[in-house]
Amino acid sequence: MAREIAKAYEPQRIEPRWAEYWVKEELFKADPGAPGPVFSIVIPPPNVTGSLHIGHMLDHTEIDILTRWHRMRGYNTLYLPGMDHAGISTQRVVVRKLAEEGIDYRKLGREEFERRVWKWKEESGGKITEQMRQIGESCDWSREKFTLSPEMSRVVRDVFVRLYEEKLIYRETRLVNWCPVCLTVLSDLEVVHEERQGHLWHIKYPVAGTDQFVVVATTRPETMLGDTAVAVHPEDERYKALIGKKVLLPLMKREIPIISDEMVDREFGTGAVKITPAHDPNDFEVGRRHKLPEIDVMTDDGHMNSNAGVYAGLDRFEARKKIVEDLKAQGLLEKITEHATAIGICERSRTIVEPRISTQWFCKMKPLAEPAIAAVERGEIRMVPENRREEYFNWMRNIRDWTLSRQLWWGHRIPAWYCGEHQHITVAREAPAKCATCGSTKLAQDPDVLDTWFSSGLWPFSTLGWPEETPDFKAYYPTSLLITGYEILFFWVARMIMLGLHFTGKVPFRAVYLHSIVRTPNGEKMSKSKGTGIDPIDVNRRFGTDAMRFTLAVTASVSDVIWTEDRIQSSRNFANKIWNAARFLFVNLNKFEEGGTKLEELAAPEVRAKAPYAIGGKVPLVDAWLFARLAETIELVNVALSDYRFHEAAQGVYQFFWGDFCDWYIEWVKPELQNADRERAIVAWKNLFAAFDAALRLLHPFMPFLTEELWHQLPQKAGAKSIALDRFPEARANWKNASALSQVALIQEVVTALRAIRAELKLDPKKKVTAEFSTVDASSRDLVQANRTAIERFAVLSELRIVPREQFDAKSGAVRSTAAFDVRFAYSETVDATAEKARLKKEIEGLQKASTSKERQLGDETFRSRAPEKIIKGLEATLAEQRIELQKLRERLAQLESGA
RNA sequence: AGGCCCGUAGCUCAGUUGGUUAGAGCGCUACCUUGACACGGUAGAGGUCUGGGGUUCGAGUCCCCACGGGCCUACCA
Repeated sequence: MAREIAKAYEPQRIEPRWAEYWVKEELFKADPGAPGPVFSIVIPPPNVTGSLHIGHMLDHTEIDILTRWHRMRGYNTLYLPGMDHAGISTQRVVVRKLAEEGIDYRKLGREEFERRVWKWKEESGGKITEQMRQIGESCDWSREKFTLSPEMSRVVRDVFVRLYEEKLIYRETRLVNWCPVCLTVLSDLEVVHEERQGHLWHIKYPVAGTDQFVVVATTRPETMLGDTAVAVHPEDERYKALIGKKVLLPLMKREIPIISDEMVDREFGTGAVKITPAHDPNDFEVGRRHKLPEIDVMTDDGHMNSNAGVYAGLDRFEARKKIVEDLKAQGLLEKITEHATAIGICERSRTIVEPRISTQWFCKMKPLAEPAIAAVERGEIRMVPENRREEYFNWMRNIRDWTLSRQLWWGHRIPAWYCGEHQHITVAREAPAKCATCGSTKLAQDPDVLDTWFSSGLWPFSTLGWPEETPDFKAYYPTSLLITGYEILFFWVARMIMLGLHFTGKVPFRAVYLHSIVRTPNGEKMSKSKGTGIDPIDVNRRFGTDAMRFTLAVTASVSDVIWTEDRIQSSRNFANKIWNAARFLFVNLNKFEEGGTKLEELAAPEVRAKAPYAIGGKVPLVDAWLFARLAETIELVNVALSDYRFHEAAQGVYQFFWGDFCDWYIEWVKPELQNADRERAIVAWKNLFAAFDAALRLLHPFMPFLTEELWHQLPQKAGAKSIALDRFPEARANWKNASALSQVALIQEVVTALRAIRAELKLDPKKKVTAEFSTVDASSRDLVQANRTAIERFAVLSELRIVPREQFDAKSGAVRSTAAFDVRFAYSETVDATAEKARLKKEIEGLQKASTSKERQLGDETFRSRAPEKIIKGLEATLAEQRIELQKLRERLAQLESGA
């Protein structure tokens, strides 16, 4: 069979085929009854409105690497995909879309609107899951979930009712964060604080019945229309006499009291503060303490309302301007100062959040937080990187109640009904027929929906069938791991821990790996609106999904990642390198097969399983070495991945495949593959294929497409469907071989030394010359002797003469020395003496410095008495080597300087 | 205001309990279109680890201070 392999790696030609195959064959369908240890992971559900961005790509790459790695190591593996209904975003998207069609969603009515959103969801939602299939994530698509599906909704209602019955959910009127654009209340987390340069307006409030003023300072003059008091500190001598008197609220001509409250900071501003209970959290508290009226002066969309007198109808910022002008005109504006303040912004609409009095549903968090803190403290959940624990603890210990309700139509409707007679509240899993308190049948359901994060908070168990003890729940809960970005530690991770512990009594996952953010080359956050984001699908198309995955793996780290295209080029090059290594194997195999050998004979699974093969009872050195390196790399990858050090694992595979397998191994065995002695050639082929196959499996979690494609070119067991279901290579005991490692290292040093001389001599790369090798170590000599032909080929020599030390002429020609050996080219044209002298001097200087510091250390009695034996021995050995090398280099330099 | 992180080669980053001349990728220099691969090969140049102080036989690694950059939490009008 002649195999056709394209000259260059073309991901576009192989990826779609396998992506489709993996989904169609349902290769990654989990079986809760399957044997083996369990590895389960649920996806951080992406927004149904979204499309895949680089953050998902990183997240999903890490998840998929670990999933594939576990699966290949025989774990009963589940990677559960799904989507989030994303209340605010989705509603915004559909509202905008309707507006474009000239439809006001409010006129449609709730039911029709919801119908439209579902329709939109079916048609255009879930682009991400399509993209996930495209990039070959090894999910179990049969278990895909959606946070707003009927089955998820049932769990949400159940949980809500339980928490209500436990008095952990309650309804209350208080000051909340209101977004005048989204027209809904927001939780504290949805308000982002941004430092902005603003002003402090100093306003004079006339004291009633006098010609005095009290000056108050405010950052938001428009709220003064709702002032119901002025507060001063009770101990403040400046204002003591005024306490209990009244001021005339400018512009409103309303008398309000001067009160005293400990909360006033005498140092700030003027020491007198206007109190607007309906528009400021602090003032709200003061207002409640002093039973002050709460006057709301704004509408829900950020305009001034009828309580705002002549300003009614103005937008809040226009009102501010107008008010300042009017105050100035009346001579009541004392001064304006610059003032930096952290302002609350709605993270969705980017508008300034308005504190507003409102009746909402809340969840009491303290009782939920305590066990969640303890679980992390006790290490029941491992948090990586560990320093995020502090952030978690800090937030959890100061946690505040969670505003659950949202004034939206898209989401889980709050399962609470109010009776028309007395406004009694009935909270139930299903719509009740009558009021639970008075039996009235005039019931109306709460129009609001729940915060999207409330349903996401149940995700690890709701998706597995809880509250039923389903086989999935029993097998896969607690999940093994959660991988997500640190930016949703509070939004999501903390809440899952709290709700998971509360409802299942178990942690929702045993570990959390919080990855970094991918930033632009300038170090900024990528932003769709600024156009600084990159589209991973587009990059995948250009470089290959495998290259993208590899790049993300190799750059993944605790700190944020800067995206540059250099990296992905290098990953693409790596893929191409592997592709071409495969090409070498198969193209050459075609020639070999002409002699009658079948691929089956060289590379059948059972043949590969027994590698490395020996010749005359001995495994050839280079094969022993390669398998030893393979074993080392496998161990490195296993250790690194179990600690989420993706970059280390990826780098290890890269180094092995490119540096060891391609650069040395393939080059070394090339002649053997063509060896006239067919038995020898067959052994070489068998070892080569076995190593290649193992290396493919090692690489598979990182580059699934490329490895799947090439794996299928090798003979596989009957019925074998995918490399993804094959075994991850194991570092077998008989592969480990320390002496092969050190022997090949020595040969590599010899070759490198010879090549370096060639380069200095600027020899024609094809010109074969004679070289000499000398050593005082008998085993090194034998080793070089035994591998002479390989060295000759690597260094393009006509002959490598092995000469006894005493016959080695270091006085002429070009010489390179290490402590262990010397090599020399008996070449008439000498090296550029000036350059060589400079090189020697530099080398001597470095060695000199290193050896002197060792001598000093070793001469120090304190060091000798305190340092571990191992360190001392190591230092002594290195020093001895350095002294020999130093001596050789000095001799050489002396010759050059004295000589010609 | 409190807390956290970072500052290592021209660029982007590794560097696991402190221990032997500090690593990678990209870029750079020289040579090479050699039958797997120019998305390549070979050989090289290039950091003393932001600065200062301390602990230690020994510090890129631990502690303190300063400078520079980033992030999170927080109701200072």
